[in-house]
Amino acid sequence: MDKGKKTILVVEDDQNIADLIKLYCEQDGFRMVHVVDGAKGVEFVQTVNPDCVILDWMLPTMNGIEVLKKIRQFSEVPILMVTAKAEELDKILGLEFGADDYITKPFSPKELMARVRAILRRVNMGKEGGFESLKVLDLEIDANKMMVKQGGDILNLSVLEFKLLSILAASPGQVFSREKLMQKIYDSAAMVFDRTIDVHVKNLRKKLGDTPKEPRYIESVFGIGYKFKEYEN
Amino acid sequence: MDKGKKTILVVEDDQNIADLIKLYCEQDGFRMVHVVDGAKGVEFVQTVNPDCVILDWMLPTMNGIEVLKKIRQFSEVPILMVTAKAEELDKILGLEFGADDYITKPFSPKELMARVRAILRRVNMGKEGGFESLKVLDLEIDANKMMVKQGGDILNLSVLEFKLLSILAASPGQVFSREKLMQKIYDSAAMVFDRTIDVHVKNLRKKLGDTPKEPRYIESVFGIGYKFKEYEN
DNA sequence: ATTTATTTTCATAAGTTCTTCATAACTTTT
DNA sequence: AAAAGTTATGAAGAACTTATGAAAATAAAT
Repeated sequence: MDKGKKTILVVEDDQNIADLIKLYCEQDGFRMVHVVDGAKGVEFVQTVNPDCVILDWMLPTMNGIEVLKKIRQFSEVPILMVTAKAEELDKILGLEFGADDYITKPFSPKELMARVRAILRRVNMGKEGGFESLKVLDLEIDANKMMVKQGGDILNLSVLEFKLLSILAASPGQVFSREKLMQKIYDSAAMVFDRTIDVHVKNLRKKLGDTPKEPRYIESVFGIGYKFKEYEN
Repeated sequence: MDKGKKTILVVEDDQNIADLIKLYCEQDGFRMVHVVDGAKGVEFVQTVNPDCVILDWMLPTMNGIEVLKKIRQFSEVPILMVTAKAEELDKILGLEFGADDYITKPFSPKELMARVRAILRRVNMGKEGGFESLKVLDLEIDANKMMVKQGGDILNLSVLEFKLLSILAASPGQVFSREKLMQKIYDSAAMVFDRTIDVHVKNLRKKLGDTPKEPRYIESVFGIGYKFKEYEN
């Protein structure tokens, strides 16, 4: 059923917007199913059982609230409402009727996907009251337990190494300068030698079984700093 | 004291977010008080004595950690931190400094309220029933009788040791900072020397027949605090 | 009031992590 | 290919954290 890929159902009458969303969904590794009207939307929630629904408020035949209500009669699938700018009130209504979040047009696709991921993360977490744990590649980073697992094996990291890894792994592909990393690791003004970061990266790599030449996790960016390796899906 | 409605104090500079939270709070039957900066936040904790504080990490004048620290000087009110996306580190810092939970932007209002309710429920439990009864490994912790059995044998623990063990054992794997433990052990924010916790842990370990080097129950987490050992499945 | 138990503080020992430094290896520029 | 600049790494001790015994302070019990 779930071949690893999450399915997003998009209920949207504007083909251009739908295409854009599709592009981004696939880029993020989601399967995207698109329907044009509310009735089809309700039907597809039952048939394809998506992990998340992106629902346009303005639909030709059935309006957003109606679709929302119908879906809520049989499903708790997380729903992200898309509303036009002026409809402040409707946002609120949508939320009262059980939408999980909303986004206003015009929206940036990046933000849309951020919200989708946020919703999926929440659902995935399940347990309430627990903190979220970051999962990247075969790493599980649990802030709550201050613990990192690599393919199920517990790694014994120091606090500083834990922070370093957390920062890098939270944003794969993004380059962090040593300065930036120090800012984030140390309380405001702790003047430390630049190269100290290198040593911590070295130690962290050792514990991860990583090597600078063929890194699986942490890449050196010559002249700048470090980044967590980003893999295309 | 409890006039039926719980009060939530929101420290948030973005008016839109505040309005949204207000809507949701009222929908859930909470009174919501909103302030825009940290100083006001600290002040209002004293004056309105809220049941829960939602605290934005990014504030114009005083940053989140500072506000957190200030509040913690005189109050144990549960605090939910709101952090921007990439700030994994700050979450961790927030935890060390006594935040009860955190949520990352962008968040859905639903999730936010779920967390608020979870926190309130947790706090409520703690106050009414004292600590809960539970069985972990070969330990039986009986909250009503204030008694701990280890493999059938009764251990003679002091009140403080009992509380300490209860807190840790209730959440295996979760790391508790010394600060956090003190908050939970002492009813009013009593000013006690940090290392006092260490001594109680030592005494507790002795009675449990536990050792820091090869712990069966209580593990030291260097640089942070302690946690109850978590065993897989 | 005296004893007993509990809690906190203190001092020191033991252990760990962090930073620095020196040198080797590597990358880019000239 | 050499020079200049950057990163990798092992080793040492500085800095910091935890463990622990014992004493002082506090609370409870007799």
